[in-house]
Amino acid sequence: MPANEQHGIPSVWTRPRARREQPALSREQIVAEAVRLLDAEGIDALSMRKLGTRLGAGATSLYRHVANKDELIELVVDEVYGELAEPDVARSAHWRDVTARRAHGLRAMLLKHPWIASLLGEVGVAHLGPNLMRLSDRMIATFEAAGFALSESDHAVRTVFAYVTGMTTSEAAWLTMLARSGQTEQEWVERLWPAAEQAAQAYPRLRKGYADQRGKDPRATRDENFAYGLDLILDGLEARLGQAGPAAG
Amino acid sequence: MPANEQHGIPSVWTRPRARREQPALSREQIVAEAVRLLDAEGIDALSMRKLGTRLGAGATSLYRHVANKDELIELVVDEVYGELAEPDVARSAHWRDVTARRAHGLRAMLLKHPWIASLLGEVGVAHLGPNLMRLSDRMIATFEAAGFALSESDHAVRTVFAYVTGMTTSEAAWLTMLARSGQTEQEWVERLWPAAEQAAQAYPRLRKGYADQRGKDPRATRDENFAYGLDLILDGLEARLGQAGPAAG
DNA sequence: CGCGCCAGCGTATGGTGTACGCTGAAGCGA
DNA sequence: TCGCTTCAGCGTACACCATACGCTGGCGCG
Repeated sequence: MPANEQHGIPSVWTRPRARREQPALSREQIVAEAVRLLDAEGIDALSMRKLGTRLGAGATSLYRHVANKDELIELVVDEVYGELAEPDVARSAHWRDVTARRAHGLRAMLLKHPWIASLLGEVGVAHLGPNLMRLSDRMIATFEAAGFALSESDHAVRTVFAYVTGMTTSEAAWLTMLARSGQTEQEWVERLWPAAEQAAQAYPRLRKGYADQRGKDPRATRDENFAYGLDLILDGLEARLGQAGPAAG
Repeated sequence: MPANEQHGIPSVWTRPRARREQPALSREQIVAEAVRLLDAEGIDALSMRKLGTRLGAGATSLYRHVANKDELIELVVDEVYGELAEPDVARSAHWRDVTARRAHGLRAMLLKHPWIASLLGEVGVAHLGPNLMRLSDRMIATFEAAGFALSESDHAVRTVFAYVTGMTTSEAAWLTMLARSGQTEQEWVERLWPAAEQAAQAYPRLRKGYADQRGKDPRATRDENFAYGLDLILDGLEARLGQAGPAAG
């Protein structure tokens, strides 16, 4: 390979191949691609090498924009929190409706990205991520407007959050396992049936519970389940509101 | 190194070193040691090599007793569920007290083994693990005895479980980060203060919340927090009990 | 006594996160 | 316009990971 420049030959080969045409690499781009990768292939597929390749870059190039993998994960988690839309206030501005819609939205988001089940335990409350902070603020605002004290609003937000993430993490883990196995929810339940019945042998209550669920649509059961606990919490909050401050909205 | 046997020299060296004096390896032993390792060094330190070494065995020997690392994790999770003691019925047999004590016990266990925060998202409800099944059964029994229908008892158990795991996962993640940093909760809060205030700049409610918490003992705050949400849920349940079936003790 | 079984081992493979030092283009002051 | 600094991205290297596979040698049973 001669140094073509010295010969002055004007050709594609001599020109120093204009800088990467795609505007290089940016933190936003990396995070967005990571989310796509996670959605497509799940948590185990997220490696710096694979992510780099997808971005047309080497693995270690990513480290210019992200301190390490853990930091990338923090960013990814906050990124998906950013997807949450504000509830449509026109539909109803009652604190209870607004909170319920937010909870359902959060659940839907978590189930859309089931891999975060595995990440929430490492990141906790996604420390100080801007999107999560915005969401917290909005939720607190809703409670304060309804008449809760600030400190109680804070408690309320944490409770709702804990419930939604706890319930949904478990759902997401279940769905992830299903996805890995390539079976439908219904198929899996049928296949697991003998084992489950065996395992529950000593516990008639559990066995009956399984049996009652047998015919039903598993997805509907999960929805119903989630709604039950959420209602419970909202009922509890409503009761507190009645007994303390002057209720609003 | 000559093959001593050929010379018939009777010595410690010729004798084929009596089988491993420790009774070899068993699934129970492996799981127990894994829990110790996790408690001592955290989730990142759990590798088959390290675990094998601690047991005086090679890494791959473990695979005789455990299909793969994921299976080991399922076993480990169920193992710690097994630590939960039944609440002392003598103290009070009221369903609400019993449930509250179970919830606090579960939280204490999860905080004692903060690494499970990272595992719950992968295992979901620790499918069919015997210890978890026993616990579920007991909890359902408590609700049924109190007058809830079976299906509602099931919902109630799931709700309490989701709340406790959700809230505690977040606490555990926080504590794990603290442990990694080697600082106390108080120190960390102080050091993080400017960043937190900065991040909350646009959200006066959050800023005020932080400020209100500033002087308090963080641990006490977490306890209080947990208790609030739990009470909320129990209130909700109590209300349902009143409006439906005939309430029992 | 002899044989089959099987727990545990050694080795090997293909992955991982990330430290380090190089290259070459871009931007900027003279 | 030149020349220097800065810095994005790369290639290589290291230590470690889970785990497949085939061997070995001791134990228990016939």
